[in-house]
Amino acid sequence: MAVCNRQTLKAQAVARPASATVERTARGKRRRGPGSSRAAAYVLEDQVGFLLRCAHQRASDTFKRVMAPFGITPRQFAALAKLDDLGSVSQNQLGRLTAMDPATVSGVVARLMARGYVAQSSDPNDARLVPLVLTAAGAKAIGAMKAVAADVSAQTLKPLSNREVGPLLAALAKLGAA
Amino acid sequence: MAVCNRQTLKAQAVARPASATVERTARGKRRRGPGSSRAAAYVLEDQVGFLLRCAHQRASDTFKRVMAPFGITPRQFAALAKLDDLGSVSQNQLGRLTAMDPATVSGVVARLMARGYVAQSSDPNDARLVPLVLTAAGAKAIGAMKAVAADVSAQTLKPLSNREVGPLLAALAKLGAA
DNA sequence: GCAGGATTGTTTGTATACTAATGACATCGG
DNA sequence: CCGATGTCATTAGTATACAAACAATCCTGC
Repeated sequence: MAVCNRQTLKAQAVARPASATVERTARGKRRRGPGSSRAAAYVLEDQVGFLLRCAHQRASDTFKRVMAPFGITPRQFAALAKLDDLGSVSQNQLGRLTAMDPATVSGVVARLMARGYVAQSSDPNDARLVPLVLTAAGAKAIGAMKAVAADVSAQTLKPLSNREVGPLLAALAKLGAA
Repeated sequence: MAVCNRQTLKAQAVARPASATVERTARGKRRRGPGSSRAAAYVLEDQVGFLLRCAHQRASDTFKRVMAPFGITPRQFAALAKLDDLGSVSQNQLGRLTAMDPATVSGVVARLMARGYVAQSSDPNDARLVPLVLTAAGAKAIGAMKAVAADVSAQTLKPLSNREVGPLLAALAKLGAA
């Protein structure tokens, strides 16, 4: 289940005090290695991008764990949730709504169709569009999933205090909407 | 580049007022569609996981744009940066340091070797290990990259006020280290 | 109306991620 | 010294992501 934790690394490092080249990586006060004699040392684990990647990987992991009984992925879930909310949207639009590339949506939708959760129809006014709709099975499934989905967020935010959550979500929204 | 912005969606929705099935998705006050008559509506774009994914996608995008002259990816950069800091580490360890799965590191390292930035050696004390080191070209490259890397973070954090940055990074660190 | 431009969806190619299964090697307890 | 256990690295399979290139369609301006 995911990798992203420097805790593991730390334990590892301590467990191998013999490895000459291994140096600590506790965030903040860190020792200088072979090539880091430059000014204002660049510390990888203090960069937004790196932290975002780690946090995202953990969140995905939590999602997978909590939603295990449904065997669904975060994107597949997002697609189903949107279709449930809006009733019927084109593939392209679904992509914009769920922050997925057209090429990516293509694959996600294909897998959802293979599972019988989604079906395609057609738009009489625009032959390019391929409107998507939930099947009965899909509607039933997303209903059950939404009931548990809140737990995913709760679990993910577990390590934070209540007063940290609001600002975090607000900041993330700004970064993501840029 | 990248998709993740509901701004685009919004513009789209407004541009197609004729599409009967399209409903607004402005965050917060949103209308109820076909299947959302449940209590405490589940709003996809308010979930941490979704926001993290969007923010991460944007950050990756920014990285790619700013580091374009180097043609490097975030993970490849992380690997090089760590090797530059520590001198020599095994593949597995590099993975823990950069939050990557062993299988993933394998591919990343393979690509870095193909580019001549990294070379493998061997550990006389443990035949399982495959110590990695930067080549002269790799050392030179990562040096140049680190000089620009700070810009990536700056650009990524652009949409936030200074007082928002600290708390955000702290919160992300907690989520990622869980 | 028709050419030019924009949009939709697909496909291909590259780079992540993670699970699971494997093989080689280490280490430890006895 | 030997087997149980654990670690390192690779490989195969699945699911994202995104760029780029396309075919089929729409829509607009002239």
